[in-house]
Amino acid sequence: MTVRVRFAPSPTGYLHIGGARTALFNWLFARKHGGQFILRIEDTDQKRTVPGALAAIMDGLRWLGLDWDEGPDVGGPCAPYIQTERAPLYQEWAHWLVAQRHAYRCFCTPEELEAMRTEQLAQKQPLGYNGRCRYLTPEQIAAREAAGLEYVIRFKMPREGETTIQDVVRGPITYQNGQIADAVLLKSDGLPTYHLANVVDDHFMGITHILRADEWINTAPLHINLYGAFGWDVPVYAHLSLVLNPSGKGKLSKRTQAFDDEGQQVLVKVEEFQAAGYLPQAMVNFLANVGYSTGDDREKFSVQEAIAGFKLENINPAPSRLPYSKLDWLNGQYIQEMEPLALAQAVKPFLDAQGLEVDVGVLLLLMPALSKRLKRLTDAIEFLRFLSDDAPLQTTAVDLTHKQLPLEQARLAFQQAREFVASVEPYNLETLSAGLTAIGERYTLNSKAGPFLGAMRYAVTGQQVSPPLFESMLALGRARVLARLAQAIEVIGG
RNA sequence: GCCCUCAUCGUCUAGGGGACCAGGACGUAAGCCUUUCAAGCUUAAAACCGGAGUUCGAAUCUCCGUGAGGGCACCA
Repeated sequence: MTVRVRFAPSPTGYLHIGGARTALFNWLFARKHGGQFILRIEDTDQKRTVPGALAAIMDGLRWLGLDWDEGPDVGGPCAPYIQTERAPLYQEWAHWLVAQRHAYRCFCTPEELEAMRTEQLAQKQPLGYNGRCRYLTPEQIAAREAAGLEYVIRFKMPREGETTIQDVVRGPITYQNGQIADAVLLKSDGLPTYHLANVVDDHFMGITHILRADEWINTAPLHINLYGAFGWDVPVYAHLSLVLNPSGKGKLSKRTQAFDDEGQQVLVKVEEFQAAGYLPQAMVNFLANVGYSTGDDREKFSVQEAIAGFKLENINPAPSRLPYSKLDWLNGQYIQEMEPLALAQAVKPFLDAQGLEVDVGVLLLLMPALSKRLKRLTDAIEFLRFLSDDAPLQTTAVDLTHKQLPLEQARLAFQQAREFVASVEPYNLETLSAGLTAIGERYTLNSKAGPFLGAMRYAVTGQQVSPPLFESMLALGRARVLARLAQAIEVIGG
């Protein structure tokens, strides 16, 4: 039997990191077993559907490299993959259930349901539909229909017995049937609820395994009874533990913002991670380490390795928080591995967005030195500000001197450095390094180049922290370095 | 209120009766290296939620607590 799994988001917004993780696990499982990964859109709540959300979700999945074999854009043998386009199918099966007496029409109004709920709350009774319309006589039903009353179709949940779900992650879980209310299957607008649409689609789309978030686990017994009423096979369930807020309080939700211990707002949308300069391969690696373990000590692994070793049994049932600092580390590791050209190209859009336009050729000179300094691509912005001539350098005499390089010595050193830079041939890493180190050693009191090179850094970049000095000088070019040295000499009155 | 689930260093995790004075990783701290910042290397501190039980032996199995999370819509 071919493995068929699906990711079935509702298009209510961007792709959430928790959703991305669910999609990833499904995708890994499909790829591991040579099966199909299907993208299905559950848009049966038209009030909540957000225009553009579908595109945003697909963009997020594509960015992460999670390609789908069937879906709204690519089609497939079970098309359409958007639930509102499948409405007649659900209606047909809802009415079939009514005819089979596994479901019934419910004429209760929203006001009546609200009153019932308030009553249950007040009486501290279990919440849920009380089954008032379940035992309506045919005459009563006919009368209500004749009166033109709106109705929904509810499932006639067995009142006796129990239902056990076999969850791959958690083992068997048993529910008392009497505890499960009669759920709405078909809404009065003719569209199905999640329960009906999900079961019908999973059946007709041949879904073999349902990997979804733990928040759905309590709907499983209802769904199992639905499969039973239809006479269909039940897929294998695997409920993934939830991703919690960094505080550990509550699940990471797309409706509320999350904050870490320092009160910093934390990233939750996939597009935010992208904008913050994270690499998709780092994201995938990171997500595959949350609530999941390879079983050995590997922390960093490729997508191919993740697929090869993927096992449902390795899913951890306990909920977890996202270890954001580990993501930073992982991302830094992946950045270090990038080829200079690829890194330069990856960094450039972030620089451009800041109005810091630098040729890829120039960036290329800096990348080998920069790659091990970046946790996120956006970190390059601060490092490379010095490449802009827009703002004048704010260097002071204090910056350009040192206790080992007092003002007099600094003047001499900078004068000589300027002459050296003006005339050195060729102008490259080796010559700059040799020449300036020698100058530093000559003029500092302790005969070490360090203090002078630190002052040079200030003079040339105007930054206390920058990429290595000689690389920075190379990227800047001889003419601009000379201009900045002249400025520095002016500051110290040389 | 009712139902369901979960519980190992600060965090992500390994472990599934003896190989555990509990291993790895991130983070933290210290040292080395060093032109800044990093990276790298070395070292350190840091955990089995509590209580009973089963057993020769429990982080591991059972029960009871406690704590945390999820669900209980004509939302998904």
